[in-house]
Amino acid sequence: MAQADTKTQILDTAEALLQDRGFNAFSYNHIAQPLGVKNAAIHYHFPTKTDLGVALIERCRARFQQYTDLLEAGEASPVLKFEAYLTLPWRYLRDGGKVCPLGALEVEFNTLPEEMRLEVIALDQQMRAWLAIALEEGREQELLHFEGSAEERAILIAAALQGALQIARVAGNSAFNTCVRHLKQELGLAN
Amino acid sequence: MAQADTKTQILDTAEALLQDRGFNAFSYNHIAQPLGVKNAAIHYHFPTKTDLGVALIERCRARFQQYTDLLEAGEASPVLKFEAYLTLPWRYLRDGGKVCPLGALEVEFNTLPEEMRLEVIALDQQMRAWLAIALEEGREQELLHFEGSAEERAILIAAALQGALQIARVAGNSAFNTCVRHLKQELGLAN
DNA sequence: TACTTATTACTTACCTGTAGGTAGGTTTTT
DNA sequence: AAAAACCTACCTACAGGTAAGTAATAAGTA
Repeated sequence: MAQADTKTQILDTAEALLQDRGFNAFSYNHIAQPLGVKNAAIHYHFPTKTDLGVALIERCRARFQQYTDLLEAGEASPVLKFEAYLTLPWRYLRDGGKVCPLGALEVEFNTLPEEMRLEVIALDQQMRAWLAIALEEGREQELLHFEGSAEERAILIAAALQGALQIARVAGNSAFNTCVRHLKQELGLAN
Repeated sequence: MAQADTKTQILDTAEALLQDRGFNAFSYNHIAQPLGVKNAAIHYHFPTKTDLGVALIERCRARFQQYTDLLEAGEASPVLKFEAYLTLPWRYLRDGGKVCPLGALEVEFNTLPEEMRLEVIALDQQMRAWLAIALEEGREQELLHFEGSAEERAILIAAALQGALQIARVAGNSAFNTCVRHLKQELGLAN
């Protein structure tokens, strides 16, 4: 199954480029070269860049869904769920100072084709909605403590993490860790 | 002085484009057209796009400096300073869902020429450093309340605001306002 | 004062590179 | 033999950039 393999590799490479440079700053050749393939091969799998973008975001969504499904299936505690959420940006940072795909796409949002915009909106909703539920659960079980609605708290957390990843590029990784520590403290979590 | 005028207009347009679409997603023609001028005219004032980018960030820095100088000169209270800081992103949002220039540049950081990177780093430092001092002042005067160092709190606030502006694009302006409200509450400020 | 010389702020007309994309052929696998 | 997974060879558009010229204003000089 060289097909699925290449297709996956294309998506992997595109995703890494998105998180490294932004959507408008990479081309089909940027993907093709490291894969040792010609740019027409990328067009074979993804006729247009819009197709690529949509597929990329859809994969993010599916992966997040899988991730959360697993946590739900394992009856993870709200605290573990929250920490699992933190793990995502933490890994981005570790893997070469990458930025949240959502953040990158939001910055370039006004340059994206409609199909991609819809996917971006859906991804954002999906992630924040799940986080909000986990936070609310945590509060009900008195494991997490915060004022206001869980949805609002989820926005604050998502915004801070997204911003922190970006700032980490110019201020160093400690900026991100600082944010995480404070977010946890504010939820009443021991470090 | 038609010169200074055009030069300023170029920077204004470029800045708006940066905040709307990102640095890599606008060209000299995007600037030239609305100004009713040919793209070579832009090259006259800014030989390369790097020059433009550097000048743009330098102007942000100078403007921020002016802004804070004014606040210091007027012996603004720490609370007013903090609120003045919040005003910046608030205006971005109001002016057509713009995003923080710093955030946009950080996302594209790995595609920027060295000269621009240095400016981005300097702008980030400048803004966060000033905010941190204001926060510390506020705490000393018992007007603001928070745990940990002021620098850390400044990172959290900057990250949250930056992220919130971006999220507002897909989740609506209320997302930003929510963040602001929570950040204020966490500092012990009445709404 | 009149005329030249520079300087400023552009324009026209180009050039090179690369981006995204396509058509049609070739190899590989089923 | 047919479908899948490519490649070669191209095309168009536009990006950033340059060279040479021009109109208008300012400065210097006879």
